[in-house]
Amino acid sequence: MLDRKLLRKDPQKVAEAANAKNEKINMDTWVVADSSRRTVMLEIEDLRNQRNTLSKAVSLKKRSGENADYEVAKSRETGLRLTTLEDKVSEIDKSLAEMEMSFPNIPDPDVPVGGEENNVVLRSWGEIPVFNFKPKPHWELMEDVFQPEAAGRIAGSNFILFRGWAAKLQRNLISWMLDYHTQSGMEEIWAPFVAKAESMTATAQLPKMEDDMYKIGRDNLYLIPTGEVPITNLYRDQLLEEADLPVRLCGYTPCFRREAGSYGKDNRGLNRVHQFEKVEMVRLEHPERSEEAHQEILDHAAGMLELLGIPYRILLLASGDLSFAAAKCYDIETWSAGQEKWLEVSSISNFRDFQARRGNMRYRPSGGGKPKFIHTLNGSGLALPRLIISLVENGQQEDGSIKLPPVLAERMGTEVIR
RNA sequence: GGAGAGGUGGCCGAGCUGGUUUAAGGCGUACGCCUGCUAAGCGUAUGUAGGGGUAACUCUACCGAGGGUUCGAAUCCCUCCUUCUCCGCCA
Repeated sequence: MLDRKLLRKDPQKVAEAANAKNEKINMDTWVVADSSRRTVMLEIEDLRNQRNTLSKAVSLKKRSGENADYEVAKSRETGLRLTTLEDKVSEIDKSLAEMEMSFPNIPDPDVPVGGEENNVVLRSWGEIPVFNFKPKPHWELMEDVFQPEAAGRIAGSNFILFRGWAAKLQRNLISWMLDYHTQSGMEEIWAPFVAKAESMTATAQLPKMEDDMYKIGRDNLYLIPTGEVPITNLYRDQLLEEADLPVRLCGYTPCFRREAGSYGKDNRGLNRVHQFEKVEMVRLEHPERSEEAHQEILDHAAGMLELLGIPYRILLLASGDLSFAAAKCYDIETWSAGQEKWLEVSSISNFRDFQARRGNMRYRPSGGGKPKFIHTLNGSGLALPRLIISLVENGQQEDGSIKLPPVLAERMGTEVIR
């Protein structure tokens, strides 16, 4: 949600920002509705004042046994007029709120304008592996342990099932990543894997992503599409002290995505599935420090890939590729040797105060004074299926065996998977 | 799933036989006083949002959410959400 003051002061800026994100919004309608709301509110407040005064008079007169019929009649009259105006305002409020919930966050000034093609590669790390044989895609390397047909029988197409070493590898990766985060001072969270509409609205999956989420209609719950939802909502409607900031959290969750309309596009194997596992990092930060924090989270996430020895590159997303709620976002992509392409394994975003406004997440300044909105950030650290793709495809050897990086060899009890 | 009890300002907590409560009191916090130092004590201030005024100040709304009754609702009624206790069911 954007600051109403900003909407009034610079509607043009909001409209341009939405345009840069390819979101269609009707700013003019908002401006008209907002101004008529204020006109009506003026009258309402005046009438309420009159009614309060009359009520007080009724109270005093009755107390002293006087007749208050005149005041009661007058007050009733005022009340009738009020009802009409209040109905009008609540109607306007409803449409204002609806519009405001659909206004996307404004990209930071340093975000390139344009679509995907304007994403900027900021830096890369590691050497793209060269093989003296033709490297295989992961679905061939993992034939015995990755069984989409089985998952399809159980849950439907585009769900995945791991068995044997793949299942163990995923479990160990999750565990290793969480240890990596907690060693740097993050608190580990185990949160619900479902969330209600208010939570989804606070982090801004709703209203826009409604069709991309699984919904349990009977209980009015959604399966979470990312750990960002429950972990950020841990602090919804909370007031923190300035000294509590930053709050640094991490946690494992599955992520459920309907991926409506994305069939047939890069969805072979583990590339794009309905349920995947992810370790998420969430940070609540002081507004003045969120830019710095964004870099820290990015470097921290990239550090994992260096320990795993996986080549990666970092993109600064252009406005058209930014999510609805983000002001700025870095993607980390790892190399997939078998498919010869880059895969997004992490998306690290700064939402500034956008989610905090929607979820009413504030802190009280240490010198006293009015509560202010915090800034929220999050980043994958990391998404499992694509990480496994890169590990397996990049580590493959001519005989089909897979060489593991030392940090995993230790946990898996072997240096090579055969 | 059944029965019962709650949800009040940063926190605790009174009010809940409708009208001097536009929410008492306490804690916490800030400033000041006092005090060899510290602690204690004393005084003052201190919810959020929106509107008006150069300013002192003032108006309006908010007591889980939404509806209703009433001249007037934290207070009465209805629906929903949520917490706790007991019972049932169950990993």
